Amino acid sequence: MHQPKNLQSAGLKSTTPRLKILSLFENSKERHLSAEGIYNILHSSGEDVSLATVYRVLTQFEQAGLLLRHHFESEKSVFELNLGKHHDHIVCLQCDHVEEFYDTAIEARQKKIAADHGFTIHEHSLYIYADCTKRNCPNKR
Amino acid sequence: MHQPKNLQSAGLKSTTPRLKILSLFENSKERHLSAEGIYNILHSSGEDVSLATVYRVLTQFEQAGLLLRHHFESEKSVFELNLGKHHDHIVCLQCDHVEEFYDTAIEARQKKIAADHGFTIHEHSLYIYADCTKRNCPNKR
DNA sequence: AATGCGAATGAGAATGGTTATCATTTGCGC
DNA sequence: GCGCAAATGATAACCATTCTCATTCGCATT
Ligand SMILES: [Mn+2]
Ligand SMILES: [Mn+2]
Ligand SMILES: [Zn+2]
Ligand SMILES: [Zn+2]
Repeated sequence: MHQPKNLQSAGLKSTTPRLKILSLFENSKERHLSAEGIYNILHSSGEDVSLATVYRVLTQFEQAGLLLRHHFESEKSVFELNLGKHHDHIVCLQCDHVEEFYDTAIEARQKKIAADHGFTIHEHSLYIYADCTKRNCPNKR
Repeated sequence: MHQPKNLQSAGLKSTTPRLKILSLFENSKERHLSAEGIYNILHSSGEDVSLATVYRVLTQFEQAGLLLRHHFESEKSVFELNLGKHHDHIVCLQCDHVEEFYDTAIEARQKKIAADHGFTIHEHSLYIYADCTKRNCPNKR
């Protein structure tokens, strides 16, 4: 089961703001971006898209299955391209570094726990908050 | 390692709003409560505490280790008494029913994953979103 | 029990992320 | 190129939460 690669196949007409935002996700080295982050990146490269449109497009892309939305500990939503491979996240509390992981044991335990409680899982969110080891991370001080 | 049972031992002078809110958590059948929920419960029993104070007290209690704060899928924070036993949550997407669980396998895998990535875990949040089986849950139709 | 003072509270303004409104512009089938 | 529904931009509104500041309260000391 694959995601549509273009806007039309997602039922969205291809407009300038949508194309800019989609290509930003496809080309940025940061996989995980907030609305404000996208807005700032676009403006600093001279591409003016209104903040309202950034929010609208992100929501549309999420509904179309192009993007996934995350709620990390910060109060702003963070988005990433939906490549169809589920994974969870380790988020550095000092810098904004995010690492992805997938653990079959955890996934299996979750299924079993929900079943044992008589629940039908829709989705889950697992965020590990930690200190990372990046050279330039402020937790290195 | 135990939590303080009273306000003084948490370094908080015992005021009327604080005592009301603490006893609400100790006596309510709902373990997981939002600021607005607390405000409403207090007001419907004639106990008037301003919403600003509810928010202030919740934050103070959290900092004192008396309460834990959660960010479920809804945009408002949810609090529960900190009884010192870590657990994760299954949240029904239809009603607000919450079940708690603790799984040693998941906890162990998380530690290992963080270590493998060179991170030092501070905390984690694992929320399973699902449909529950309560008789009166709207997902029953 | 009255006093005094710093901490706590209440009322409402302010904030920050996000959504809604509405006039104007744009994509795109004809 | 036309026409119109859909998309956008500017800005107001929203909503949970925090802040401001004048008033009140807890509590230690007379
Ligand atoms: Mn990711
Ligand atoms: Mn709980
Ligand atoms: Zn870091
Ligand atoms: Zn339910």
